[in-house]
Amino acid sequence: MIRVVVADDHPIVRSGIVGLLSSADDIEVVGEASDGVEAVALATQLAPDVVLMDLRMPGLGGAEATAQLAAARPDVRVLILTTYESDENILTAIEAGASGYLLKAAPQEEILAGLRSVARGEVALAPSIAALLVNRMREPAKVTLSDRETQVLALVAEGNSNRKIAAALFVSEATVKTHLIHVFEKLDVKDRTRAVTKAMELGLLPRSR
Amino acid sequence: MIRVVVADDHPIVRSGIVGLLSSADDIEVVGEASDGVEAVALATQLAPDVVLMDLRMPGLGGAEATAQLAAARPDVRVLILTTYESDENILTAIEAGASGYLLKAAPQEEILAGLRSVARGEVALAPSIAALLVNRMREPAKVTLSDRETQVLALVAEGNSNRKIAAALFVSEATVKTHLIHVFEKLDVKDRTRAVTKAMELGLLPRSR
DNA sequence: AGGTCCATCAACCGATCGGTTGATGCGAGG
DNA sequence: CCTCGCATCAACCGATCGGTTGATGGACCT
Repeated sequence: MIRVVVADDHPIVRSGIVGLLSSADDIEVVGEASDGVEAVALATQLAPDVVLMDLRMPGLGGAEATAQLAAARPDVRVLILTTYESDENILTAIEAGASGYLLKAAPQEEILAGLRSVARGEVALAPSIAALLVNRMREPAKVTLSDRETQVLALVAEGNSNRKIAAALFVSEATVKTHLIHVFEKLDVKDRTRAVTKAMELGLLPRSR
Repeated sequence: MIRVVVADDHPIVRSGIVGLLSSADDIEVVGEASDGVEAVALATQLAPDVVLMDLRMPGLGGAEATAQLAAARPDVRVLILTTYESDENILTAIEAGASGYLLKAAPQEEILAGLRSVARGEVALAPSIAALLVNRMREPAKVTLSDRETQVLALVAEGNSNRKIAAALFVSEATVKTHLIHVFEKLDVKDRTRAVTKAMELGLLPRSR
């Protein structure tokens, strides 16, 4: 019998999950949580075989909750179940200790199969997530900008000229230009506009709003 | 007895919804659809009182399906049920004829109450959605860019110079500059970079990825 | 010690941008 | 018919950008 805690902030979704698991002879739902904090507390107390965890929850999200569980209860496995393939969060969740990552869009049999794999100590990845992981492994080293470079670029994104940026940061225009040249090199771009859009794509600049 | 068709592309979510509705004495689920096309076909055939419609579905989305249903079956009411408050789609869905818009995060009693309101011919809006609508009514007229302006700006966002854009679009550089001047006026910005970021914020340019 | 990264700065110059002023023509709607 | 929005184009000019070449100094690591 696989003992499971279900964590999802949407009551209607949680009831769908619980309904599915309860219909399986070898699975018992021993607890339900509506956020990360509750999930960690419940799983620590009840020591289920698997926590079925939504990735996006208010307050403590699924990835952070997974990390906390890994520390408090390394014997409890976590299967992430989420709506979208958001590749920004996949590595985070897996690095945090999750044993699997499935999509809510998956057929119900596939979710049950994934859960059973994870309970057996295996890894369960939706095929599309596995493909994203493989692609990620092939990517070049992650680009980083210095704090000052990021600061200058953010002001560029707001439409400021080099002269205005220099005044705002109490440096010379030459300094601003030098930072920008460095940014262009790191991002492999040729102009400020593309530098801004690429930095946003890479998550190096916030996409305001 | 309120007869309902449920349309959601996630099997696990759909079973949660169906489970909730089936537990109510006055509600009968007469059909389930996993996309917009299926929802329209089922509702046209079965003529339920209400279609409970997910907003984001592959192929024909909830808003388009609602519009088609309004044309084919004006007697059938639509209650949109979705994950996020995405204000880009609210007006679209309501303009298309939806009688309500609720969040999946809502307590189950609230979803049932909303469904009953809609079945009675009333409007059911989650409080947060009502607030968004009120704010929307207060906003200044929406900025729009012509197709050509949008095209030029998208190429700017990719780091192309005016000269390159002119070559790509088979026009002169003067034409490109004129389009950009117009874009700057409409968006009330002073340079191309800010034009790009502001257009993205306003949803006039896609935020690639 | 040396090397790397980061922050700062200068001068010069060609390329590009943005503004200005003017123009034409087309299509849609009243 | 007129008006409006859109697309197209030119020339000129000042402002700004981006590249180049060089430099200093500090912090951190080996």
